[in-house]
Amino acid sequence: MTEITNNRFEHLLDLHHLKKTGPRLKVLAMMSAKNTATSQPDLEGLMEDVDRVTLYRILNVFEEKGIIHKIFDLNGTANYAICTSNCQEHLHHDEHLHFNCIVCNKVYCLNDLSLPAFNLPPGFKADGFTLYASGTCPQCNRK
Amino acid sequence: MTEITNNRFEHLLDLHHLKKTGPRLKVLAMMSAKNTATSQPDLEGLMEDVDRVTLYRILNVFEEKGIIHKIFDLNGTANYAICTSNCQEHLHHDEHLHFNCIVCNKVYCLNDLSLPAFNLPPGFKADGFTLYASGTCPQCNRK
DNA sequence: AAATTAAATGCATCATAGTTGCATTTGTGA
DNA sequence: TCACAAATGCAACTATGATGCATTTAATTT
Repeated sequence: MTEITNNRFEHLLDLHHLKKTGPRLKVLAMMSAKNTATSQPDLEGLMEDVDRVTLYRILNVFEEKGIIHKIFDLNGTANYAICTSNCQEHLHHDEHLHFNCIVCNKVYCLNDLSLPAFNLPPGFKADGFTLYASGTCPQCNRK
Repeated sequence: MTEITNNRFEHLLDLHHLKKTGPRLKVLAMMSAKNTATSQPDLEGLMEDVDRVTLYRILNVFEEKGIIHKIFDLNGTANYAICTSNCQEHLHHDEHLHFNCIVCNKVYCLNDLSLPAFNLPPGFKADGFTLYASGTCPQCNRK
């Protein structure tokens, strides 16, 4: 099983002409193990053996290549999640809902919810949308 | 005219039981002079005579009191805009569209556009929404 | 299988954003 | 105008993020 997912990540790196290195595979493993986006501080804590700068650089190339996307939470902290589909280099399509829990601060990517249509004022040309919601998540509501 | 707007700001501070000080009135003047949100770095540059820490504290109380609201741009930089209406202490209603130009990086608050309705997955309880769009603004399109 | 090379990592260093504690100043109400 | 709370300024600190350069490592070639 670990082998299958590992192969999946290696394939992903191949696809984008990136070397299959330990730190990169580890980032992908960490992020895919969670059902929410991972904050930069969390990632940094999870990857103690990897240099801080290396982590930043990995996150940057992954974002450029369209492997992950970046979401800022209510505190302005960077969070990262693996793109589900149709993201290309320098062109992200994360037009779904990002839900930020005000209790546990987790960021959920609700990919199933596509955005409703709406019009922009004249003169504005948009090429990307994201809807943010804040409130309490299922886990925190239960208590 | 300057006197009228100055009175308006003083009234605003009175309303929220905040002392009418120079730095606070200056922040309000700076922000209201623009039709876009103002970034923290810009504000810092505009208020050279005011201490950096004081600026942070002013922005924080203003946000708590519902006088301004904070928007993060595509780079995760904090931007601030004066709330148009119905914002109360600790309860912001900035449920409008924030447009971030990818050329000039300006953040526009398009207050006239209210959000279309949509449903959340079961378990999620939302109390705030914001729609972000990125693209090119009227000014940058003209060129 | 060993050598080569470009890419990736690690380290030192720097810049900016934001916070906290404390002394000093200033606005406001008595 | 006096007194006091509130606000500002200053020093110091933490965290995030970027850059330059030396070293290591993955992939390619022989």
